[in-house]
Amino acid sequence: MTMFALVDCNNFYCSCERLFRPDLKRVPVVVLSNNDGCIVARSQEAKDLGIKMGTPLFKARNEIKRYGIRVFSSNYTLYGDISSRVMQTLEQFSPRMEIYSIDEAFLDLSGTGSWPDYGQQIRSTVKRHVGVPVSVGIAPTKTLAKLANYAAKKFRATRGVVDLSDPRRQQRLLALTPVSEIWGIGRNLTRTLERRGMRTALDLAQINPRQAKRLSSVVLERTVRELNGESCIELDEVAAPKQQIVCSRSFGEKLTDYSKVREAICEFTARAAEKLRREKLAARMVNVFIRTSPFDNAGPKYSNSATGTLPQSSSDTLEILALATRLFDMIWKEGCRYAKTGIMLGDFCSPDRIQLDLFDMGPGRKRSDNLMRVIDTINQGGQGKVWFGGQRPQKNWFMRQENLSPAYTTKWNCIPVVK
DNA sequence: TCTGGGGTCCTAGGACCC
DNA sequence: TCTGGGGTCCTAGGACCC
Repeated sequence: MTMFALVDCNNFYCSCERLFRPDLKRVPVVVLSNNDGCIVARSQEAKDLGIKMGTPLFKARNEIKRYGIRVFSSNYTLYGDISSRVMQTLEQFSPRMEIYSIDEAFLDLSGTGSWPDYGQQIRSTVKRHVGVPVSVGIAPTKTLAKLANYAAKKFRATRGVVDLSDPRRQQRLLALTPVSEIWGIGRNLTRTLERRGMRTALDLAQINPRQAKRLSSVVLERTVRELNGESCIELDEVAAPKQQIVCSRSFGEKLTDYSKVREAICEFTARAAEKLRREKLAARMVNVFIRTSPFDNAGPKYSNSATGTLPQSSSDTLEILALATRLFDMIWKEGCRYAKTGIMLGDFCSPDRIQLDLFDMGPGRKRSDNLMRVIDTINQGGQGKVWFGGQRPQKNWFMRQENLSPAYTTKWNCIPVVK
């Protein structure tokens, strides 16, 4: 019998921040999005205080002060490293595993017995080896495993593990769960379904799959089938090759200056090209966008983007930069207070299959590859020592990160010392 | 004053082909 | 004069996820 487990770290970013700060145990903690904009992770204590996911920091200032909530800027270097440790630990529990996001993974538990015990074993092992708490949901479809995990987190009596292999238990939980909590049902679908009188997951599970398709799309049809125990979404063991790479960011302050916004675009282009080379890909499509903030009433609203095609697929920062800056000039408008800019790369192929330009048969290409390799090696040292014309080394306006924790596990000088 | 970033998938509609 | 049907590819936009 096919059985999936969804293992999901509890309040992952907060748990990471606490790993090296035992003094923060039982203290409410929140972690902010890039640029210290919104609250994107909350410890249980912070949730209990009514802090909502996605709240802009400035709207929670009062509560933070009143309850002494500890605030952290996001530290993706730390979270990424802890994540890979969790995943390594999970690998030993199943021959087939899909890393679904930074803090969760599906395991194939078919053929294993006594699922609740096995779930508890997973929990205690991750806690012992890495130190972060996880919850485990077990069920015959991925959608039900997600639901089981939701219950494992929500109901304390489950001790962090819910086994939904029994259809009667599935029904009971479905009846208790609001339709909005189902994997794949977002804000819009919730509205559509509620308008038709479906409020619980059970209400949705009971409609005809074909009707679900008519109501929305095959995605909803699959969800209905999965809720009824029919597995439609397979385990993806190998990550699909990327189809696009995006680098974008809001600024720490509004920018009106052409040269500063252009610097930002150059910076993002260099980063995106690095990612591209790390994935061993080459891109042909480049898209650049700029926009003002929808919340900013102090100036005109403006949002625009431009797309261009490279003469041939490339992962060379200089070639991409040349196109990106040209696209940027096409959409630049004077007199706006810009809040955000970014670049998208797409239309990928692997570099060994690049269609060569008639006039670029080899040596030039090779030189560019070598140059990029050298630059990547130098920059991986950590501080970004080589940059291109247009990028700028010190950018104090760039991103707000006022409460950043140390890179405890990835930088020698940040490793905690036991006295 | 202060509102994230990086992705995927699906559908509809237009252009084009035979 | 009569003016089909099926297929592919591309793009934009919407919805969702973490």
